[in-house]
Amino acid sequence: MALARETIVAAALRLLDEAGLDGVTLRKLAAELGVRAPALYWHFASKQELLDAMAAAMTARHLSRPELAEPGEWRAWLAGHARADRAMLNAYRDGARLVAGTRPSPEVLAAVERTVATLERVGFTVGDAFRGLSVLGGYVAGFVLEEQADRARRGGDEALPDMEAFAAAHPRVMAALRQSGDPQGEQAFEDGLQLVLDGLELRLRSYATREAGARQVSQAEGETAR
Amino acid sequence: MALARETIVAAALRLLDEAGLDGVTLRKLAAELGVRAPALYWHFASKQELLDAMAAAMTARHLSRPELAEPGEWRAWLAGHARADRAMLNAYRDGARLVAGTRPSPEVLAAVERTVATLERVGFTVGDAFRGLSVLGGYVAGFVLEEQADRARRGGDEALPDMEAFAAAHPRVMAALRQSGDPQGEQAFEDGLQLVLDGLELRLRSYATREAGARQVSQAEGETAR
DNA sequence: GTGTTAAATCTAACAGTGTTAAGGGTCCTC
DNA sequence: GAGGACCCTTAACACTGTTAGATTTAACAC
Repeated sequence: MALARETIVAAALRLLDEAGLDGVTLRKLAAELGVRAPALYWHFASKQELLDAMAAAMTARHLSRPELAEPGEWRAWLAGHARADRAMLNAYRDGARLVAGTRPSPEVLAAVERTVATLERVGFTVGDAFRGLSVLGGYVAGFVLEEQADRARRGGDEALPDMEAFAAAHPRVMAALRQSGDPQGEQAFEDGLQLVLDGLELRLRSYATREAGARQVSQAEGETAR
Repeated sequence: MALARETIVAAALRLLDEAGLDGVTLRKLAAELGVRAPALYWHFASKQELLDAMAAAMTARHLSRPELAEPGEWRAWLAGHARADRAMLNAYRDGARLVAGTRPSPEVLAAVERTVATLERVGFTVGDAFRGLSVLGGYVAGFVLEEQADRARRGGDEALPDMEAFAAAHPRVMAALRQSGDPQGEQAFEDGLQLVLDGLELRLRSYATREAGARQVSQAEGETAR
C-alpha cells in the first residue's frame, strides 16, 4: 500500500512532538512508516519541502476564524486571533521554530487578506491594518519562540543562573517579574498583547483628530539611529 | 602561537558573513585558522558554546547606549535603541537567527536593567517598562529575522510567486504594500516601531486618568481563545 | 495469462556534520 | 632532566540529507 503525502506529514508531526524539530530525521520518520529513508524522496523533493508541508498542515487547521460581529469589539476579536495563533504554535513541540522557518502558505495569505479587509471596515487604514497584523504576528511568534526555547532549556541539563545573584544585580527586572509573573506565562503574553492593541487603538483614535492634515502622532522625527 | 578564544570568535563571525549560519562548520572554521576541527574543542566545550560566544560578541559592541537626556524624548530615545538593535542584527548575515538562538548574555541583561530603570524615571510602571521592552525586542528580532530570511530566499533560486495572480487574489494586502513599500524596508520597520511606541504612549497617558482605581484601558475581558 | 508501463520502494553509497578518544609535541617550573 | 599544564594532532564514531541505479509492486492492455 503506497503511502500518501498526508500520511507522511501526520507521522512527521507526531515525531516532531516526540523528538523535537532536531529529532525529525528522515531515517527516523521512514522507520516509523515502515520504510527506508530514500523512499520519502519520491513524495518530497527535499526535507525542506516536507517541513513546509508540516507547517502548512499545522496552520491550515487553525485558519477557520470567526467573523467580526460588532465593529466595536475589534480588540477582543484581534486578541482572540492572537491567542489562537499562540495555541496553534504551541500545539506541537517546536511548533514556532517550524513555522518561523517557512514562508506563509497561500491559505495564510488569504487569511491575512480577509483580516486586513475586516480591520479596514472597522476604520483602520490599509497600511495600519497590515502593519498592525505584522507586528501582532511577530509578537506572537517571538513570544512562543522564546516560550518553547525556554521549555527546551528546562528539559535539558542547562544550569539556571543562581537567582540570588541575579536578583541583586537586576532589581528592576526582578520587580517586573514579580509584577507580571513568569515572563513566558499567560499574564505576560496578555500584557504584551494588550500593549500592541493599545498601539492600534491610538492609531484608530488619531484618525479623528487628524482630519485636516495634522501630523500623525507617531510620525518619526526622521533622524536615524547612530 | 596558541589560538585565543577571541581570535576564533572573530574568524567565526567573518565566516558567518561569507557562508551564512549553516555554512559555519567547525571544519571550515578550523581551516581558516590553520588548524584541525577538534582543536576548537579545547577552547569551546561545544559548537553551541561557540555560537553563544559569537552572539555575545555581536551584541557586546552595540551595548554602549546614550543616556536619556530629556524625559519627554523617551520615544525618540527608545526608537534609537530599536534602530540600533536592527542595525546590530543586520551587521552580519543571519545575525538575527544567530542571536535568537542564544539566551541573553549578562551584559544584555544589565542593559535591560538600565533601560527599565530609565523608563520608570519617565513615568512607566516597572511592569509596563519591562513588557514594552520585551515587545519592542521581539518586534525588532522578528522583523530582522524575516528580513534576512527573505534575503536568503532571494539569493537562492527560489521562484517567487507570480505577482499578477497574487495581486488579483489579495487586493488589500497589495494596497498595504503600495502604501508602505517593501515589507522589509525602512518605512515598514518605522511604521511597526511607531505602532509599538504608540502602545507605550497610551499606557503612559492612561496612568494620569486612572489614578482613582479606574480600570486600565487595556484590561482584557478575561475570555480565552477558543 | 502475458507483456508493458508507470508508481513506489529498495540497497549502496557519497559527502558532509558534530563530537570523542588517545596521543604527541611545546613550553614553563622545580 | 622530570613533571605537568597547555595546545593541537590523527583516527574514528555515529549521525545527517541526498543521489544513482536496481528492483519490486500494481494496474492496465491485449
